[in-house]
Amino acid sequence: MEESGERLRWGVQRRLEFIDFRLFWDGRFNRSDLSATFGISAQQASSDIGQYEKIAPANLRYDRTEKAYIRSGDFAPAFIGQTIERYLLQLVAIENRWMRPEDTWFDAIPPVELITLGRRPTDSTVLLRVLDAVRKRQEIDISYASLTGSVQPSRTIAPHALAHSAGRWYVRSWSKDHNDFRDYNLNRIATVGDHRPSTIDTALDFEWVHQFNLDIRPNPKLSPERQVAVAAEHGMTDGRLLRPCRLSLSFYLMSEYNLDVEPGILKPEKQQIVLQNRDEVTQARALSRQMSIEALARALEGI
Amino acid sequence: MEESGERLRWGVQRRLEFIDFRLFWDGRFNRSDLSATFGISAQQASSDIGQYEKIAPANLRYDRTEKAYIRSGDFAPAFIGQTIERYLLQLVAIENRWMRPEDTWFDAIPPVELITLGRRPTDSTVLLRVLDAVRKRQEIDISYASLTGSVQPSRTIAPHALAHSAGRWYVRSWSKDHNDFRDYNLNRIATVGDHRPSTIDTALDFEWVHQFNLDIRPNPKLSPERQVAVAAEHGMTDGRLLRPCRLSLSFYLMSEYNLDVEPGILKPEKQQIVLQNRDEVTQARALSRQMSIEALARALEGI
DNA sequence: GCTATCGAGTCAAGTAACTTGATGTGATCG
DNA sequence: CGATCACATCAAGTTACTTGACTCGATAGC
Repeated sequence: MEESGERLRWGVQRRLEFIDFRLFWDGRFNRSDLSATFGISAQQASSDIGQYEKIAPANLRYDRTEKAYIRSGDFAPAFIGQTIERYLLQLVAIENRWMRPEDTWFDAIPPVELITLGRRPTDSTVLLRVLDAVRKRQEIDISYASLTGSVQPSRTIAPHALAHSAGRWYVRSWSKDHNDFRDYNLNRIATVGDHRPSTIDTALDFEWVHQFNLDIRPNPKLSPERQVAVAAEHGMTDGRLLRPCRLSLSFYLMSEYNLDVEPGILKPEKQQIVLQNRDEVTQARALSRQMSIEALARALEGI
Repeated sequence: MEESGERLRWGVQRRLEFIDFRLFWDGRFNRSDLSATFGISAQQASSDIGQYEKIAPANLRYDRTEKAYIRSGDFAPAFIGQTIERYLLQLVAIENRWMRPEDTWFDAIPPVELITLGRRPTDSTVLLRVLDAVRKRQEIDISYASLTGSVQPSRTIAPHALAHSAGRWYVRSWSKDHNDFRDYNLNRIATVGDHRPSTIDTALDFEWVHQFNLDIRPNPKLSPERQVAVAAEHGMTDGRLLRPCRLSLSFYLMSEYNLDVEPGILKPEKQQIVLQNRDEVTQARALSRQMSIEALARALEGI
């Protein structure tokens, strides 16, 4: 089945994947679907279908009444992975208008509702310059809208990684003004100015480099049955989940799941999981941060 | 620039998009990049590059020392949209192993960290059958792991839409056992059994059909400057955001942003926005739900 | 019933698109 | 300094794809 896969041309490969995709998710497709989405003639579409049938004869049959190729009972995808997440992701992208439906292989788009507060889209040039700086180890001048609302006209940062949490994007960077490492919200970077080569060793960002195991458990205030269900949902073993996490990012994970709220304040339904070693995590984080700051100060003196 | 766009074949179009993509995001690309990702000969790649140059001559120049085509200063994408979200989405998909890097056009993948508690992947056949039922208006038998942990062996539902919130997927469905409409967590549906045509009118799902404006404002307990910043981040006008939302989904939106917590319990930093008309929303929701249940009961008697 | 239509299959001939093969050029490297 | 590498270009051969013409079976309209 895979032996001839290597020798197919890229375009043909994509079209056979399309057939696979439609059969898998919609259970049917047309010759005209094929010719419309790829802009090929009906004859070529026929020949593609023939080629697919040679590779996976048991996957489909033509229904004259339906005027379509129908997925057979013992269908097994020959080209696409059965990755449900990719399908759902594209659905989200289409709903958000991040992709056009014609960029995907969907036929009819199922009724989907996205529940989130959309944020302003980031300027693509900002991300572009940030990625450039990461790749080429540069420091860049940015204008940043800080949390307190004051728009600092010019700060200098040396970014070295991106992080994504709860729909927000962060840029992990060294800050020239403070001589330490911190997170910048990508949305709050208004503009990117000049760039220069950076001399900062990102290995000194201990808060980023060091991983720590978060000890996550079901909230003991939940009923025993609920606790078992929560444990199963998060794939816990022996009623707990050890999730390695960069120390600097533990804050966001804790924030997303309300792990940073004292137990007992929220209703257990709003705090289904708790962080068993919260104090250790915050201590380790503070320690790493302190060590990082001292190492940076020494490096500065050494120059 | 677009006039000849229609007449290009699908494969060529994709390759020119690839050139555009690499120039935009990486600022450079190789002839060998082109021939490697699409499995074409070097000669063909050269001719494609020539074609791109004919369409957008000002976008690139060849650097003999770098041995690569470099994005020129006044580059303007001619084929791809500048949609930053699609780029970030693919990044997430790759990090999550939902896509393979070779399915995308990334060169080097920038250092990215995802901060979330991954959940078990859903069985693709479950989603498949659910989507089928939505499309064909069927009711299906499912085995569902309820919140209390008890695995109900067989329930019958008639799904009519999907909803996505905070990384979770929900199936909005009529429940035969309760004769009302409710949400089912896609992850908790273990298996899908038989299906039959459904006679339920989904227009009776008032909790879904009815939209309500959520009146969202910055938490007044924040400092005035912070309030302004929060308002700007969420694109508020006059310090408030009216977000239309299906009543049945308001619960998830409130849950995600801690809008369902009494003001004063959480620190303002953990509750940056508040829901001004929380009581109206919950009342409207309860009312819709009641009306829906009564309408369904009448429909049942009418048969 | 009869005919129009629609989507598919096929044969044939022509035209891109893409291939292998050969040759030349400027820049880098040991 | 020749060796190598990435690109350009010319030529000839092979596929992939095209348009054009014809057939077939199921469905819808009169």
